[in-house]
Amino acid sequence: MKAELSATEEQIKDYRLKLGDKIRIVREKRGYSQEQLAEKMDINRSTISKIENGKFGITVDYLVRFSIFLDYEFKVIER
Amino acid sequence: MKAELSATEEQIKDYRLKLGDKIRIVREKRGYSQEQLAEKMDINRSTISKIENGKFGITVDYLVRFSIFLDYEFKVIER
DNA sequence: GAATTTATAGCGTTGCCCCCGCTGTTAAAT
DNA sequence: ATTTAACAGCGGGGGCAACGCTATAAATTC
Repeated sequence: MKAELSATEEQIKDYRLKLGDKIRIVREKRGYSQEQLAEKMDINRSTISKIENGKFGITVDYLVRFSIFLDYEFKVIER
Repeated sequence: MKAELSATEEQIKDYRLKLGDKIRIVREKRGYSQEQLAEKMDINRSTISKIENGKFGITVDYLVRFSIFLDYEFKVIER
């Protein structure tokens, strides 16, 4: 069975997936593999994979980290 | 004793504080007390207080929630 | 088919966030 | 002055999800 999500929860889930895609796109544009970026950022490679695939909701601290190492300004929320 | 922070950790900490301030400013601009906003967002008031004061790093899911209820587009990181 | 890259799963640790309560400040009002 | 109330700061116990780590396998590219 699938639980109903409120409009807010839908937007949150939606943004999580969009953010993962955005991180992947920018990472590839910068020419990094997940492993290379992970090493630069000093985080675990599996974590990047999970984030890009929206497997869990990351903290803002982590998003700041991506912003620094990818040199990209993320927006919450883009309209 | 005070631990040394890397440049990245400094930026993260810095952004955490700036974000808290920004949330407070926008909240007040919208005319909400912490309690009123907490009720609208269905989260705990003390959580808002702690976030505004940078007591912990929030998840992106929560930042999305603030973005929705304050109708404001947060940037990570603003340069 | 070898090499590289990525997805995913399990388990352990950390810390976000909930919830409650107490304190301190400020303002109103008589 | 003291009450009353609105508002914010702060502390702590507890639950659960983020994230680290390791390993395996799938997908992609050569």
